[in-house]
Amino acid sequence: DLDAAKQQLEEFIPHVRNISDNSVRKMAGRDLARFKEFKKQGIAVKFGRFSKKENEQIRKNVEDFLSATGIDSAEKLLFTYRYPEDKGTIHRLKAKHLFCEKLSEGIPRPWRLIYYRARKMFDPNNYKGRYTDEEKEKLKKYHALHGNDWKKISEMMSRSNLSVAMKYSEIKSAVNYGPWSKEETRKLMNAVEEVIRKRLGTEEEDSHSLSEKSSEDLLVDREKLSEKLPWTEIEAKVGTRYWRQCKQKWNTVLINRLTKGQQLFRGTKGLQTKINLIKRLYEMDVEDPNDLNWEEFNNIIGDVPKAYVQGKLYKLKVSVPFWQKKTFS
DNA sequence: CGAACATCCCTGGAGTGAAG
DNA sequence: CTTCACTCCAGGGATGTTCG
Repeated sequence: DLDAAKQQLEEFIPHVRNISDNSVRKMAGRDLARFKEFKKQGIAVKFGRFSKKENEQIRKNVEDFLSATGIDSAEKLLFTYRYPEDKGTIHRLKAKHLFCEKLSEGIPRPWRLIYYRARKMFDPNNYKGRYTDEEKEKLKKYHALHGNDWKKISEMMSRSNLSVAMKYSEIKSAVNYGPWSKEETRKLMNAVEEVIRKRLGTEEEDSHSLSEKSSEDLLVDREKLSEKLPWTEIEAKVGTRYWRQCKQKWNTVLINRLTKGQQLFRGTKGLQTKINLIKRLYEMDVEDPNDLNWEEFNNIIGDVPKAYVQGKLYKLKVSVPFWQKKTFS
């Protein structure tokens, strides 16, 4: 019946064949019935970032559950282990009032993702802004003491465990900051070329020495230049920078190459570009910024990387007064 | 004021372990 | 074995800051 489950799920989760048997079993038990119910109502299973509407729905579901059970805070509900004295009671209430079902009500996504999202939203240790230098030192010290026990460290730092784990991976080894040297940039470009070659399965690396690699014998689709690159591998090859720095630098290199001399965002041409962006946005008629389909912005500015369009659109967005208080539509 | 750089948050995949 | 609760990782995207 694992195969039967896969077959039924495939309709809702097209990539289900790539998911491990364990996860499929879980989804079959927990989500299949929900997905079918949504389908009856003509609602498709959703992926990608949660929209404002969905976040509101989660808030409502949590509030409803709290008032139904009398549990007095979302933190107690979602981080039960922080309240050892109430643990037994809360677990019983969760089971009795069908926590899983209620939490995911009205949201056409796999249960696990809704649960995970809710925990982030209601974790008082989350969304705490930038780390101070003292915090970074503390984090290093705690990691030296407790290793990868992120749960423990997160309690000690009053930051979410995801946040501390991520921050640590960023600061664990000393990296350079500030402008990239010519040498670093060259290393980065070599690294990217290497991984793309490897991916394409070209055996040329054996026959060509590094120095005689020329760019004209490698033609790849534009998307392959910036998407799904193995950044941790590239980080290792560059050696002096963190992978996110590498990703960003690569994007600026790519943008400069692809827009060379076009002055896309200056002068009257710049104004026209902005107008085009706004027009396209208007035509797309999306309710939520998280529902934007970046592919549809292709060729609005010119033949530029996705990251360029994303950056420009962001700048436009924040140039609207009080943009944070306004709805997208 | 835009480009470059820094650093935050999010997604979706996989995995674990306890309890029944 | 199933269900519930929790965790980690790799990569993508958003937002803040600095500088020429």
